[in-house]
Amino acid sequence: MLPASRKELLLQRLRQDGRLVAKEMADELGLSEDSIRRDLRELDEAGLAVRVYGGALPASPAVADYATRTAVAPDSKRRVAAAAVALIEPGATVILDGGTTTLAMVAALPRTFRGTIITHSPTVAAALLEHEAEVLLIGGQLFKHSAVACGAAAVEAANRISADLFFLGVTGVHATTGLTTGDADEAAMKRTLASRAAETYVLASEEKIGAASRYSVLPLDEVTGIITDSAKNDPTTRELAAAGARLVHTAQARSSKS
Amino acid sequence: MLPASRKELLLQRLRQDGRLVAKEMADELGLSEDSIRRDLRELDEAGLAVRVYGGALPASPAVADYATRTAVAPDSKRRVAAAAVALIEPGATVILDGGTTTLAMVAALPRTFRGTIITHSPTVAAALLEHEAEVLLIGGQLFKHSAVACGAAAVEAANRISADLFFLGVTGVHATTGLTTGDADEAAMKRTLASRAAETYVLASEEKIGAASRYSVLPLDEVTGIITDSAKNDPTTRELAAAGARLVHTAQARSSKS
DNA sequence: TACACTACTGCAGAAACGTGCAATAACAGG
DNA sequence: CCTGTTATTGCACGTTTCTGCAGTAGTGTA
Repeated sequence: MLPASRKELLLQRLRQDGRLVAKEMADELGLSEDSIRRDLRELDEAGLAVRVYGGALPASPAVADYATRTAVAPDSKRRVAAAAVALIEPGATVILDGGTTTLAMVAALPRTFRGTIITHSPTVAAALLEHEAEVLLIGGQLFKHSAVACGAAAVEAANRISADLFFLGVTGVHATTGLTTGDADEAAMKRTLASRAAETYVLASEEKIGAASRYSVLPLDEVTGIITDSAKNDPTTRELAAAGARLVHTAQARSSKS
Repeated sequence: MLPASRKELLLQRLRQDGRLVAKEMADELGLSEDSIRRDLRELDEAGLAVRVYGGALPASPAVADYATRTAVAPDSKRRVAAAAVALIEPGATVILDGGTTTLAMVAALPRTFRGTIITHSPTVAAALLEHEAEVLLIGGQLFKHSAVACGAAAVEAANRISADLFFLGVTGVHATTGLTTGDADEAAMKRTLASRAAETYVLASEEKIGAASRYSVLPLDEVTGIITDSAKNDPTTRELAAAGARLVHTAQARSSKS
């Protein structure tokens, strides 16, 4: 019995019976309870099951959404999100910008992450309800176009917090115009958030590389790194590097996690 | 029987029978009353049941997992939501509490409503993205169970705004205990919001009438009205009216009901 | 008040858990 | 073919959790 297919069997048994006793499974499969427990631990960390004393129970129905959500995001966004999540230390305080890539980050973030997430996006906050992490919501005028709180009140609220990391979403990453977005107020908000974190990483899925929008957020060299999916020897990528951007490349051929 | 699923069974039995006797459950499950009592104690602490001498009673039905609550939008909630929306004047500034009934209000609100909606619930804010109304988000520590921002920062932010109307969600509306909810911080937040609006209406779908939770929000007579679905000649309803509650009945509330 | 019943506390045994370690097997590279 | 590395597994140890019991305190009723 391969370890991978054994986990599959455990999940199937969970769906079938609605519960799973570690000792029973150990007897049935002819291996020690330790191995079963290790599997259950990983399934729990992956959010696919809930471990309880004596065995495990199926994860909440919400997990189904979780699976679909992760599947929906384009590969590029998923890879960028995964690379970004990998930068988060346990217990860290992290600011998440709004946008689809940050939503993909929430999907990629382990449910058991015990840290603080600060966000001005109600969508991101709502997605984090299923996680254990502490969530701090920054209020303010809601900008419908990008679904984030902006404006003076939001900037003021943001100025009271500080964090280890900020994951910045932009609409354009360009060698000459730098990091840009489509709204002036939003750009100001992003700058404020960047100033509140020790390190700022840009989430730059492929469609953003080489693009530019109307309002400048920051120069390329004022962020800690730009997480991108693009090839290292791509001309545009090299232009960015030459312009002072510190690029963080995703592991495109990364094997599946569990 | 896993200890974790045993608690689930107890909750199910509570929902089914409306009561639970420790001794009976001990006999039925073949374990000591001590274990049952220990479970009930934890369920009580978690706010999922109310312990009484000899066993336990269900907590206010409104107290359940947020996920399960969102799944069902019973007719009662829809009627209450529709009645609430009818109270909103064009161009008004409205504070919306968190919860499923306020979400139903968003669904019932015309997309073309041109006013301002203030909320401390990221879920409500996200639902309003498709509307034309201006949205002001109140930030703060996110309280996972009911998906709203609470705490000192949220109260402070709330104190800077003022509105025409506040639609208050509670988990219990009871003649003697008044308006109650399951968390102390949340109760404080609700009081603050109520103080910022000229008029406060309570959204009381049927399962909340006659129920009580641990923390008091406001007395019955300190709100402008309680929007309810229950029958006018229902004994519980009359008790509420006698206790000073100004009841606003929905269109579908009939005089004879179970 | 007296009585029966229920609840809480502390305790001890049993079962389950987590961690570190060692043995084994599969695999890559020289 | 040999060697170093990695993944997997079982075992031993100490720790935590669950459970029932005994004793004591509290509650409801007559």
